Amino acid sequence: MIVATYNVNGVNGRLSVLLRWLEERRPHVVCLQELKAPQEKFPEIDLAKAGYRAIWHGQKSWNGVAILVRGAAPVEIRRGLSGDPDDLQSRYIEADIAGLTVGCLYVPNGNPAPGPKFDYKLRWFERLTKHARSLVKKETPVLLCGDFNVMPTELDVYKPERWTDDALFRPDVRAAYANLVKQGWTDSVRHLRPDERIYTFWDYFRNAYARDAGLRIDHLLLNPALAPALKSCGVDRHVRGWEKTSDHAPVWIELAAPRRAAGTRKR
DNA sequence: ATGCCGTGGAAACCACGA
Repeated sequence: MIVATYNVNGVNGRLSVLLRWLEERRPHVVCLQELKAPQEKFPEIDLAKAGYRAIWHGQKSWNGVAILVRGAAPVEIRRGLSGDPDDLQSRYIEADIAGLTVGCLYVPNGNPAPGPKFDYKLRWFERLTKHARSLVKKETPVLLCGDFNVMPTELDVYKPERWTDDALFRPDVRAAYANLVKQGWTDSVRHLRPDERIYTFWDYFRNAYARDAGLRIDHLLLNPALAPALKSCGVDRHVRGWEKTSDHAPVWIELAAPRRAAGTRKR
């Protein structure tokens, strides 16, 4: 099955692009970020017509995350991360999809750094890392994916020297990402393509897409129970070239059908 | 080097994104 993550940058403004891509790629599971829509304005009907059922955590104007499943309903496990009752931003939602746990996240941007926004990013990352610790050790498959707003290494930036002081690439934020991954997660795309320059985001201006001045900031992490199922991956970068498109491209992985121990039954 | 583009919401500009 195909599982994808896609920062849509406005789920209503990009609806035609999203529907076109869903029809083309036909992913089974899709994690969306930056809905930029309040809870009641999520395009539930249009997505249902396209064959997808969804859970989502909306927010007026900004943020917002959703999980779509083709032909089945995701079962919500949680929304939001514990550790800060004052945090009202919609950046995390988690679902059970027939035994697969999927966490969909949108890490704060953090710029300008240093500053309160960067502090919020690092604190949010700490809360994510704490929650991820309980997910990674599950004996059932877990996928943690979304817009991490971190380029993990120099291979993930078109011009690393330009980004050293940026909230997406500072040493402390890269360390936060590395610290999360070393819990035992597999960075799917980097695992399959260890030496390749791969980007998932290109700025709208400075002709960034045409120049291939991109960043790899959208990641799909697998826990040890799921990692052996990883078969292939890709970035649908052509979608970034469509009219009225997001500044991110969809990223997907192909997973082998879940294996079940003899004698066990689904549900 | 830089929000130069783009979105949503409110207000006829602003906050925000990476």
